[in-house]
Amino acid sequence: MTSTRTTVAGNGRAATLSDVAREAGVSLATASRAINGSTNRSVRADLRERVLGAAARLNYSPNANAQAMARGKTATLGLIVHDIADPFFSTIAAGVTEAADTAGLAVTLANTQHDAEREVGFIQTLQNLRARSIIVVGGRQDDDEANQRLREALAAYQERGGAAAMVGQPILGVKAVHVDNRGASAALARALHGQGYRRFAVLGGPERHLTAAERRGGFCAALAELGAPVAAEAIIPSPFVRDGGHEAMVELMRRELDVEVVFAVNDVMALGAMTAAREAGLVLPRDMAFAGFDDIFALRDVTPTLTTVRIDMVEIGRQATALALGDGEAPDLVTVTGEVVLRESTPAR
Amino acid sequence: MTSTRTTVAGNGRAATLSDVAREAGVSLATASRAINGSTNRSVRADLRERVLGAAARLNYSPNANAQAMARGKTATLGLIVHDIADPFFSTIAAGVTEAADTAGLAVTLANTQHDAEREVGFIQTLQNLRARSIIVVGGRQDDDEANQRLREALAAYQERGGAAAMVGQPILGVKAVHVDNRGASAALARALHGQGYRRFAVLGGPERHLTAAERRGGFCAALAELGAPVAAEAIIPSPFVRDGGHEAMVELMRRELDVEVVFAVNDVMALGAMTAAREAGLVLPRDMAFAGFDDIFALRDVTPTLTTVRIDMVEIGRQATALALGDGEAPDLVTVTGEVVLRESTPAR
DNA sequence: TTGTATGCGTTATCAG
DNA sequence: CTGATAACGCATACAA
Repeated sequence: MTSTRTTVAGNGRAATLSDVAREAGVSLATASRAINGSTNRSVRADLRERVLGAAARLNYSPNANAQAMARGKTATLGLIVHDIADPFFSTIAAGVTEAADTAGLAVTLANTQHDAEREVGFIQTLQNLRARSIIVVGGRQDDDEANQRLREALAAYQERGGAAAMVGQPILGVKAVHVDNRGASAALARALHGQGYRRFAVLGGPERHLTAAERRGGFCAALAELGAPVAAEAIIPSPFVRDGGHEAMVELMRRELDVEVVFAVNDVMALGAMTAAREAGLVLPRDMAFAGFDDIFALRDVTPTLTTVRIDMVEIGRQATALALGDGEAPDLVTVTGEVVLRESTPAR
Repeated sequence: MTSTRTTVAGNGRAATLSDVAREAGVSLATASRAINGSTNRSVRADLRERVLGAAARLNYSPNANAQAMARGKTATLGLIVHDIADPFFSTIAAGVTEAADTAGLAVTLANTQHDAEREVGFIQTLQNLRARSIIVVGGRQDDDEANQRLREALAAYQERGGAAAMVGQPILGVKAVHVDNRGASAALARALHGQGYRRFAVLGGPERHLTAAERRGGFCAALAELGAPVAAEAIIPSPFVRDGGHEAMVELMRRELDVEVVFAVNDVMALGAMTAAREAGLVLPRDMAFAGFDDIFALRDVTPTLTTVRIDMVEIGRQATALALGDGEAPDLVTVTGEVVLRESTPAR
């Protein structure tokens, strides 16, 4: 009376592999083999058909959790970003999802909202999920304690067989894709100097933000070498986001320094800064030149077009995924070089 | 000889709950209860301490897959978007991750790259993962076959206990958050008409894209009522993305119609169109006015500032999550109204 | 090639 | 309040 219904999936209860096997008149093992003919496809054609047919009829959906248990591994990739709404991160996420997809992995997204503490928490969650690998995206802070906690969390994760990679400074004991921020910023500085600029200001991001520091450092060092050092008071710290750029520009203008060109350590900050300048009545680029870093897609539609350092964020996402999956003998560190792109915002003078 | 090591997690092998129980000198059941004191916290304080201590010592990490098996449900939320690199989707994703996070759910992100076929595939994947709920974000196409396939996939998913919600047209048999595109576009049209505009063009997106159609329809209907109908040749179809807006604007200019203001059915298209206009030598907004839809964050930094219809995408993400989680007696349909925001791109004339 | 029997790590049921 | 023990759904070593 209870086991007569065999062809209907039933209300709520999903068909199991046993159901499929019974429906097909084969054993559980055969059904299992037929459905994912893993390495060795050792099931007779007609049986395979029967099983596949039964599975289709019952609308069978393999339980990934059960498979994870039996196989001892999952097909999940964890992706941790600071802010998925920020174009820098969402573009990298696009690269990661693309690569993960072709590798047959599901991406679990964790958004820390710029809270470093939550990174550790998410690593724990992904550890619980037994994610096959984890990619942590975003510049590190110069905060030994926070970094240490993160390092330990990742170490524990890797010790248990997980593979991790990051986009940012290679200081966490995991493989990393790192942008040559210093070199690219120095190149940008030289290019601007070559355009005739001599009086610079830098919207430098957070004091302890390593990516910001690298960009500031490379930029200022190059200018110092060229004999056009950036005055200390012309380096304005602020958050690494759009509003941070805006704030910093307001502060810079308040200081009434004699500046020709402003370098914001990332594009969204540069855009916020340009808006601040306009709000103050400046005409761009006539009254002030601007340069950013990243070359986010949105730059295609701003005016004047923004000079920046181009990095291929989609590709960075792909590379990070490759590292995290250990494709071949993946190197420990992939260094990405940026390309200086001079545009209307920094006309020759 | 093999079971003497008890205090070390071991190289690779993660500590299991049994390990914790043994280390704490209690039974598996007690350890389980102590560690997640579910509804009824019925374990003696001292035992609980012993267990928690053992867990910490062994660096125990509960296996979410095993829990999923035993509990019969997961803490996973599936999120399907067309393009995570598009600000519209990434902003909604921010809202979803935020809400999911406070609900204690992990978000599995699926990026279809605008391929409708893949939506069905991802639903299958999420079904396999036994995701507790699925949120599908993005306007539907007027394609009965595709919609039908999707509808069936979602129906099957829900029949097995999953909860689904979508952001877009409520045509899939699941709860939905739908923007009142027609109403908002009509309001925008009236506002522009009130500004003195009489000759309109519409960069209308794909012919069969429902969101595009609703925005086109609402806009044109309102203008027709006002006695300023949009000429058929002034409605240019194109993809629903930035480049689509650019292409459509090029085509519009090629037609040399007498147009005062261009309405692009979303902001990224409007931005692409403005760039195309500039490339053709137009000065904005003097030579041509523009309006978009969505009010993406990036608009804060474009010039002239763009008139648009503001919708709170982060909130839409939160709402969709609420629907998907069935918070309280969630309604079947949440209609979001947009707010017309007149900016510099459409000066009075 | 196919079938049987075990184990994966937890939760939950049912006795003590 | 605590402890055995039976599921949960699947993969696989082993036997036939």
